[in-house]
Amino acid sequence: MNGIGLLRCICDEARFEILTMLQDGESSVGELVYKTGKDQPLVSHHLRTLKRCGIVRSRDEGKRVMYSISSPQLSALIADITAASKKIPVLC
Amino acid sequence: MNGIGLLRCICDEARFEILTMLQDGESSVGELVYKTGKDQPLVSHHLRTLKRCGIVRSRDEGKRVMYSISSPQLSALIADITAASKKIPVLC
DNA sequence: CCATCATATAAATATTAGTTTATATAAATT
DNA sequence: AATTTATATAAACTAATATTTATATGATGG
Repeated sequence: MNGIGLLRCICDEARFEILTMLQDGESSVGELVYKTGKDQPLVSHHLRTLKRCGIVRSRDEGKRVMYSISSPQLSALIADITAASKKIPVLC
Repeated sequence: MNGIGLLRCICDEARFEILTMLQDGESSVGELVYKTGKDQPLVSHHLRTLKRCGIVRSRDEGKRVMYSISSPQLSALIADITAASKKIPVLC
């Protein structure tokens, strides 16, 4: 809605990790579960949260569901944030 | 630390509001209390959180304490996020 | 059609984080 | 020195959010 909503959704550690992985291209839930090492229901839950916000979209492929970042602008924003936070020394 | 810390600190509604106000220049606690309409201890608490993360800095001026955003890069990041989230249609 | 694999959903629980309330400190003004 | 003004801190409370556990759905292959 007013900008913070987007941030709030991105700023969770698990979701940010998922989004970083999706920056490399679309991915199935199973792949994300494997890469993150987190429980499958938890990953699915976070994906649902991201989807509800319109940050990711999904596409059925057989029994798999492929997720990807829903717009290049969002992809750019995530990249920006990652880059910025590497440059800026933060204590938290 | 790894980027999310910064985000997590920024993404709170009250803190984002404070940061947006500090984008216009440094401000005393009282002024922020007045502008936000929030309780003084709450504003102080959020300022402490922001300071702990290195996002804002403070300067004593008599009995006032003036707060400001600690670096132009952070200021730019906040502006970027604000601008981006206005362009990107989000549902949350 | 039964078993299996992939994903989703829901309820229960745990954790984190924000807010309020009360009080303390510290500078300035009388 | 006492009072007022500005800010900070700490404890108690509340609310939001993440995680776990258990189970359901739905597609595919035998």
